[in-house]
Amino acid sequence: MTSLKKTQFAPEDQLLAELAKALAHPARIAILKELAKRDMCICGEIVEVLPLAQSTVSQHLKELQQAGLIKGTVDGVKSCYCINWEAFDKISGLFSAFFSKTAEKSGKCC
Amino acid sequence: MTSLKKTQFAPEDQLLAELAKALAHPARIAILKELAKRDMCICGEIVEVLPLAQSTVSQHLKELQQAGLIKGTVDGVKSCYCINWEAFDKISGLFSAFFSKTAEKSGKCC
DNA sequence: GAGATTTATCGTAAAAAAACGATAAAGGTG
DNA sequence: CACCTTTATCGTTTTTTTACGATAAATCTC
Repeated sequence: MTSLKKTQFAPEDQLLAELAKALAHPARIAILKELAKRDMCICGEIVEVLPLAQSTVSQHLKELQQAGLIKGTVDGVKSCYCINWEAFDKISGLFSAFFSKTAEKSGKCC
Repeated sequence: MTSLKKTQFAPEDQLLAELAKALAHPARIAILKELAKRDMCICGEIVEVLPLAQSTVSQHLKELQQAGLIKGTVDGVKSCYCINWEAFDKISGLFSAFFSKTAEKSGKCC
C-alpha cells in the first residue's frame, strides 16, 4: 500500500491498480455479485455461500469497503453490507475509460 | 494460481479475478498505456519509462502476456511487445459486462 | 443477567507477488 | 571471431496477501 516504489507511478495508474486489486480475488467478485443479487445482505449469509471461514470473509468485506465498492451498516448484532452504488458507478466508469482510452489506437499496432 | 481454495469459486469469477490481478499493479497499467500510445514497442524503451529494474519490467511484461493482454514477437535481438487487441477488447467486454450486470439492480439497495 | 449469536479483530502461518542483481542466451557489429 | 546489446531467466530477499482459529465486543433471547 505505502510501498516506496509504487508512489513513483502516476496517481491515476496507482488508483486504477488499487481498484483492480480489490477485484483481484474470486471471493470478492463473488461477494459483489451476491450483494448485487440481493437488495441487502448480511455477512453471515455470505459466509454460507463462500468456501471460506467467517474471519476470512470478514477480511474480504473490509477490503471491498476500503476500496469503496461496498458500504456496511450495523443493524443490531448483525452487519449489513451492500454495494456503494455511487462509488461503484464511478469505478465502473474509470475502468471503461481506461479500456476505451487505451484502445483508441486499436488496429494500428502489429 | 493453483490454490486449492480458489478452484472452489465459479470459473467466471476466477477468470475475472485473474484478469483484475493482471491490472492490479501500477507498472502494468503504465505499460499498457505506453504500449497503446505507440504503435509498437520494445522492452528497453519501456524500462526507461518505468522506475524499475529491467528484470522486473520483463517480469511484468510476462504477466501481462500470460493474462493475454499483450503479445510479444522477437525481432532480432529485440523483443517487440504490443497490445493484443482481440483479447484486450474481449477482456474490456468482460469487465463492462461485470459492472453493468452487477449494477442491474442499482437503486434498490440501501 | 446468563447464555447464545453475530461479526470484527488479533496473532500467526503459509503462499504468492514484487523486486533486484547476476547471468545466460541470442543476435547484432566491428 | 571477439565484443557489445538486448532481453529472459535464475536465485534470492522482502513484502504483501490469504487464510484460519481463537477471542473479544456487542447485541439479542430467555
